[in-house]
Order: sequence, then C-alpha cells, then structure tokens
Amino acid sequence: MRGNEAGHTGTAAEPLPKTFDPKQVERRWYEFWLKNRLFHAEVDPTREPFSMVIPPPNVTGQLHMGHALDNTMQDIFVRWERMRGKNAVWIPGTDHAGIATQIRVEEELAKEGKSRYDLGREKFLERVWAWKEHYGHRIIEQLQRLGSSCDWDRERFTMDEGCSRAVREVFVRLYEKGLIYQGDYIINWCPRCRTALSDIEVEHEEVDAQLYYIRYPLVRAAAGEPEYIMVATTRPETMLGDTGVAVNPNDKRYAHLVGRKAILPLVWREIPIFADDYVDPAFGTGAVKVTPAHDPNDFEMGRRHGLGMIKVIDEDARLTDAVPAAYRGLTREEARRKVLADLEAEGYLVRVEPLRHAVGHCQRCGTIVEPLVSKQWFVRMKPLAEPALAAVRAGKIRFVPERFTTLFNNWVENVRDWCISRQLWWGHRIPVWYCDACGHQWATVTDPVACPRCAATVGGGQVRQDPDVLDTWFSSALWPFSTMGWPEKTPELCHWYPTTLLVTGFDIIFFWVARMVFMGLEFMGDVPFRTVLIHGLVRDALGRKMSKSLGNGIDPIDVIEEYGADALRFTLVNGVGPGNDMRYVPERVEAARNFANKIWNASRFALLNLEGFQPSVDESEMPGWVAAYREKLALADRWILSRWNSALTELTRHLEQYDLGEAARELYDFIWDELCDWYIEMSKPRLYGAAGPEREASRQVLWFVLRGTLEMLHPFMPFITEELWQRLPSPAGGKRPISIMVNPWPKPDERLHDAEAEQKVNLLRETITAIRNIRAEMQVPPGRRVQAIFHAEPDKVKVLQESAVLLEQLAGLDRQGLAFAGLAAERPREAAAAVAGGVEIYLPLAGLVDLESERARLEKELAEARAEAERSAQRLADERFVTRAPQAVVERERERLARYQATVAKLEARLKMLESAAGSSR
RNA sequence: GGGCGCAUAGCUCAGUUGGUCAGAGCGCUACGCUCACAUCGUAGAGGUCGCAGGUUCGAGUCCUGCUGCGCCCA
Repeated sequence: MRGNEAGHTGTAAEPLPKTFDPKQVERRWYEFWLKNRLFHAEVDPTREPFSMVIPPPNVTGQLHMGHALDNTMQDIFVRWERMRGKNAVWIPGTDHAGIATQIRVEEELAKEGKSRYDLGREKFLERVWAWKEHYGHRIIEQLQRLGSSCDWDRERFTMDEGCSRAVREVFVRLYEKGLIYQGDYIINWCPRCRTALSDIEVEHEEVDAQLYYIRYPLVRAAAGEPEYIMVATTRPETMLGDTGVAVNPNDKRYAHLVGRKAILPLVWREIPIFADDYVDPAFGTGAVKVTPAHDPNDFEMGRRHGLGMIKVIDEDARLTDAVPAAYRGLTREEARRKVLADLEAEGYLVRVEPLRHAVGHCQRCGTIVEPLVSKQWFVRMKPLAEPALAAVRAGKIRFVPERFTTLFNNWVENVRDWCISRQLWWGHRIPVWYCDACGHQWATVTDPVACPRCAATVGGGQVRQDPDVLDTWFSSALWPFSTMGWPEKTPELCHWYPTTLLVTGFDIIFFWVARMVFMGLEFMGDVPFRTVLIHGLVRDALGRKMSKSLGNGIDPIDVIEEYGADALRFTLVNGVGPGNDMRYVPERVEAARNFANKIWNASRFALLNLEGFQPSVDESEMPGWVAAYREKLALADRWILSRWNSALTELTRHLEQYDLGEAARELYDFIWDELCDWYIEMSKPRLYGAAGPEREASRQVLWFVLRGTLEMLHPFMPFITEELWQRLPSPAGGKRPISIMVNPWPKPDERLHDAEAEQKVNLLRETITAIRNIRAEMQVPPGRRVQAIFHAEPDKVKVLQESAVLLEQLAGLDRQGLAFAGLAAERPREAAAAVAGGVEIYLPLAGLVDLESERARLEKELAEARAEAERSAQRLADERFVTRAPQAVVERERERLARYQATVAKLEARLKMLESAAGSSR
C-alpha cells in the first residue's frame, strides 16, 4: 500500500469526485482494517468487555438478506462499543448444517448417477469436506463485503477440532448424568432425507384433505345392536397397523362398547375398544382408530393401555411385511388408494368429507413427515429447562423487544425431549460404542481401542461406534462457549463469557437461543448472553418471504455491487420498528445511496473550504473552547453545535435501547435537514468571505461537527465515513487514531447546548421559509432579489438585523432593500405579506401583487391560524384542563394561544388594509 | 382451539414513558442545472392514525370488544 499509511489514495488537497463511488473505497478500507488488525481483540481483564458470537451461517450457503440484516445489526453494535472503548470482540464462524449440506453433496453425486451408498461413508465424507473447503469461504467473503468487523483470527467451524471436542464432552457428561438416553419412541421421520427429525424441524402446514368414515365390525355383536363401530380418519392406510379403537370415557354413545372388541377390516385382526380422555367426542364420530406405531397421540394411548405396536410403514415410506401381502411394498400414497378401494368394495367405507387440517412437512425438503417408532437418542429436557426459566425470570437474560420473552417462556415450559440422533453421515458422530462381545455400551470423549469391560478390540471388529450423527443444533447450542475454548478454562471464557449481546431472528429462538441457554447454564453455570436482540424477516417488495422456490430472493452482493455496502446497511436498519419484519424495496436502497452521496458532498463542500486549515482545538477540547468563545461565534455555528450535541445525545440513547431504526432516522434527519440544508447554507457567507479570525472560527466548527458526525455515522456506514474522516485535517501535533474505527465515540456536552441560538435560528428559519413561500406563490423568478420590510418586536428585529446576510443569502433578498421596523410603524400598502414567528413580513412586489390572489392567500393563512387559536382557546376554557393538567402543559398551551392570536390579529389587520387599499384605488 | 404481531398520506413505513406527533422516504404538482450535491434544491397538495365503546382534563399512544391480514404453537 505504498507510503500512504492511511491507505487512501487521495489527500485533502485533491478534490473529491462529485458522486460517491463505493467501489473505489470499500475493498481498500476493509483490507486496511484487516492489515492493521483492528477487528482483533485480546483478552484484557483491565478493560470492560463486550462480546458477541455470530449466528453461524451454513457453511455451504451464501449470504441472503436475512444474514445481511443480522450481521449489519451486529456490526453496528460491535463498532459502536469498540469506539466506546470496550474490549469488543465479535467471534465469527460457520455451521456444518448437517442435512442441508449433505443434501447438496448428494445432489451433486446424483448428477454423476451415484448415491452416497455407492461411495460408502468414508469416501462420502471426503466429498463433503472437499465441498466445504470449496464453498466454505464464500460466505465469509460475503460477510466481509458487508463490512463485518469480526475477529477473523477467532473464526470457528462447528466441526473443527475444538467444537468437536466440546460436543463430545457435552454428550458424555449428559450421558453419564442420565440426561441423554436411547429408546424406541415415536419420532418424526423424513423419508426423503432418510433421517429422524426433532419436533421443531417439522413444519405444520394446512392442507385440504379428506376425512374418511370407516366401519369396524364388532366381535359378537348382540342382536339388535349395530354391528359395527364407525371411526373417522385422515390416514386410512395406517389402519393396517391399528391395534385399538378409542372413545371418550364420558361419551354415552359408546359407553356400552368399551371393553368389547372390533374386527379390523382387510386385516381381520381383533382389536380392543377402550376409553381415553384424549379422544374428542365432537370430532368425526367420536371413535378413533389407534395406530401406536404411526401417530404420536396414538403412541401415547398405546402406552397407557398396553396396546400392541405394529410398524406398517418403513423408513422409505413403503408398507412393511407386517401387512397383508397385497399391500406390502406399496408407497404410502398407493397404499391409501388401495385400502380405500378395498374398503369401498367390501362396504366398509361409509362416507368421505373434505377436511382442512395441518400436516407435518420436513423443514428442509418439504416432504410429508412420517411419524414412526424408531430407536433414537434423546436429551431429557425438563431438568435443563427449569434453570433456563429461572434465569429469564431473574432477569439474567433480557429479550429485546420484550414480547419475545413470553414466546421463549411458553416454549420452554412445554418443551419435550429432544431427539438428537440423525441418520446422516455428515455431522458429529455419536460418541457411543457398543461391544458385540459382551453387550457393553458406553460413551467416551476419546475414541476407544477396546471394550473397557471385556477387552474386545475395535480392531477385532467387535467394538463399533453408533453409526448416527448428532442434530446440527446440538453443536450450535454450545457455540457461545465452544468458540472460546471450552472445556478448557481459557482466558477468553473468563473475560468474554457470558457474551454481552446476541442478535438473531425470531425464527430460531427455539432451535438455537433456547438450547444455548440450556447448555450454557448446564456447562458454564451461567447464561450464554445477557441480551437477546430479536429482529424480523426481510421480505420481498410484495411482503412475501424470500425463498428459493419462489425465486424472489434478492442477493445482497448484487445490491452491494450496485449501491454499495453502506447503502445496503443503512437501508436494512433505517426506520425499521424493533422486531418487525421489513420489506426490501429497491427505492429504499436508492434513498440510502442518495443519503451516502449527500454526506459525500457535504464533506466535499467542507474539504474545499477547509483547504489550508489546521484545527487549533482538538475534538475533546471543543466544548471548553465553545464555552469560552461563545459570544464570538457566529449564530449558525452556535446553532449547529447545539443541534449536533442534541443529535448525538439522542443517537446514543437509541443505541443504548437497541433501537437501530430510530438511531438511523436520527442520523438521517440531522445530517440531511440540519447539517446540509441549513447549516451548510448558513455557513457559506462566512466561509466564502474574507480570511480572518471569524472565518477561522467557522472552519473550526465545521471541521469539528463534520468529524463528529462521521464518527456518529461510522457504525452504520463504515466505508464512506472512514474514507472521508481520513481526509479531514488533524490538529498540529495532535495524535489521531489510525482509523475512525478506533476513534473514541464522541461525548455529548452540556456546554455545546445553546438554547438561545436554537431559538434565534428557528425564528430565521420560519422567516426565510415564509418568504420563500411568498416567492413561490407569487412566481417570483428565483434569481430575482426582492426587497423586504419586517415589522416585529425589538428583540426579534435585532435577530433579523444581525442575520441580514442570511436572509439575503437564503431568501433571495436585496440587501439594499431591507427595512426593519417596530410594530408601531406604518405598513406598506402594495406588498405581499406573511406572518411567521411573530414577525410581519412584507415584500413590496410592485406589479406582481394581485389583490385578489393576495387576499385569498392571506385568508387561507388566517383560517389556519384561527383554527389553531380556537383549539387552544377551547382547551384553556376547560377548567378541568387548567386545574388538572401539569402546569408546564398549561403554560405551553397559553403561549400557543397567544402566538396564534397574535398571528390572527396581524393577518386580520393586513386584510383590512387591503380592503381599504382596494377601496381607495377605485 | 391458545398466544403474538400488524392495520397511520397514493405506495413502503416511523412514531420510546398519553399533552406542538400527525411525521419520513418514494410518488405527485409548480419552479430552478444558484460556485457541495439534479443520486440535487425551493415551495406545495395529500391522512376524522381499521371500527365501536371505555379510562382520562387530554389517546395513533392505555383498557375492552369487533373486523381484516400475517406469524407461532396445539
């Protein structure tokens, strides 16, 4: 990077291009930050820590808008806290994403006409690792393009050595504590992914289906009674595995049948009729067929009543050999058709009704999930959940917005055991071994060579490891401490655990947030994070979820290419309500791009006017300097210092409240409206004027405010602010940090606050706007200088007089033609008039003032003022308001009334004058 | 069935303890390439803040009910 330490190619002497070009700066500054290790943090017990771990994106995935939002938010906070002097670390990394990654590699294999079974486990895993190496860096590079200031030296992967060690350690400890168990239970099975799923990996979707009413004949029906019991089901094919019929114990219709038996049609098996509270008498016929091997509720009933369990559907979703020969090997769908046809043929199918109900689908592939009984590993959740609830209740974890606390609590309170085994190859292999020689089963952190009980060896083929892998979320759950070196007691854990902040979407509160809390409390004895900041989804312009299948996703990298990373970042947070979803609308990115350009040009203006300037007062000394020389400063300078101080205060407050939407809005409004539209315009006369102490003072203020503003904006728009900040001059001998990134966050200071200046500028602004309004309405050519006469109280006259040059500059007035008069002076006759801020303004536009339109204009103004005055008067007339409302509110209302009444009086007087003028001229 | 969220200008959305909060951007109208910026400037039009009650001196802002949309859970 040549001799230029700061890394930018230009200097303050070189004028900036007229428009901001993100491409020219982004890569350069990111490399600069990396090269200077500004993202890196070392443990330092003397400093206040701030830490975050990234929600690890899928290693083979690519950045989508959700990531862009999530990471923009995180980066804003880490950059801000870093500037605030915290020892801030943001630990990045990626997730191995078991099913998702395996599916993609299998898809690739399929193109070669192969399956993973053709390769075998070892070769297949080699392929996946190769895939991971190939694509694994893509998402990291994309995060970097976004500007993420992660400590890349600490980058981790859920399947790296350290994380794998943590996974094993956790598994073994839970296993030995009895919190992990293995058993035959009903689980959710995805026939497409060929693996078990946890409950939350099943998405319930409403589908239109049918409810089938089927007769089951009774065994030994008594004479005179119906010969059957009728059940209703949405899944007739499972009847082949029925082992009972259930009714509600309070259902009088069936009371006499409880304890009897029915005959299962097609199979001709006798099954018991029994009573169970689970049955809803109002649904269907009030009698349910019970298939314990293929329905979670039936499974529970089966256990309660000791029913048999017949698995009729296998892992490929085909019928097993446990069914009559005619059905064996059929798919679920074929079996349904055939069962229905056969029932119909034999007269057992009574009727069919349409029914809309929820059906479980695999979260990954969308296939309809098959509940079936299978031997799997589970984590006992209750003992882990209780401490989590207690921690939240005790306020050790805070959700922002708060409403997500309820969501979290409700889930944790009702949490069910977690099925953690997956029939995949890609993932953390379950560290359980079986000895075929002696039947011993044990879990261990390090791979064994022999059975600890009978000494049969692994090499001898008698000791084998469980073939399954763990749910990906099992390793993610350890992320806050596995990334810091657990189970070692590392300095990182001492310093940065618990992490300060977690930023994530509400969609993974259950999958990830809750489980991290469980594991953190169990293994670290403390919560994994203090605050959880939840954000919504990024939707498309029509409000739809972005998805691959809809093809409506927007690639953040494309947006960065077109508009720049700063613009994308600002778009994602500007004006977004906390926790709310947002729509991605291209117009909003354009607005953010324009905003960047606005800052660029404001800085361009400043740099042109700061040529040859060297600040005499450093940033930290400014408040003292302002206080000492306030009377010598220009009004505009005093005003912008006060406004800047106020914006900084507000911005800091919003950030402390995690409200990025309002924080960004504060920046936008301050920069565009106050800094650019008013301050820069007001400072021009002085900056363009003769050199001297006054001009130098203004340059000092301009320099300070711009520098401070760039620093305030930096967490949001890191690239452009660095580029501009680096170009600003530094005080002689002053030590400036190497980067805006590590410049201290500016501090608000009461000494910058200046109520008097704010009041005066408000008066000027109102006056100027009123004049511009008249000019526009009267269609005065923009270049034409006009005369003006002001009538006001002496103090106001004084303000206007002192700032005559601003009136001239900003309202297009003619300096020679300005007149200031008291309220008693006579008003000009032929002139357009306005009342603003208590000032009467007259523009003697000879020949331009049409009496009728002028009257109409004033009437309109008058009507508005009257309405306002009336509103205030009514309020004040209410005795209850005057007595019960706070004094300050009443006082403000009185001032308001007086103000509007004065305006009304002035407008009325003017209208009267126009009348008489009209009369006399006729 | 339970829980939560949203309904504010034509469009997309802000609005933190109830009292200048009725706002922003885009779009629209008129004018303007004024030496930071046309990725711009100036001025303007546009909303009984979903509906109905209630609390209060006072309610987009709190409470209840209703309607519509969305999400989560069962």
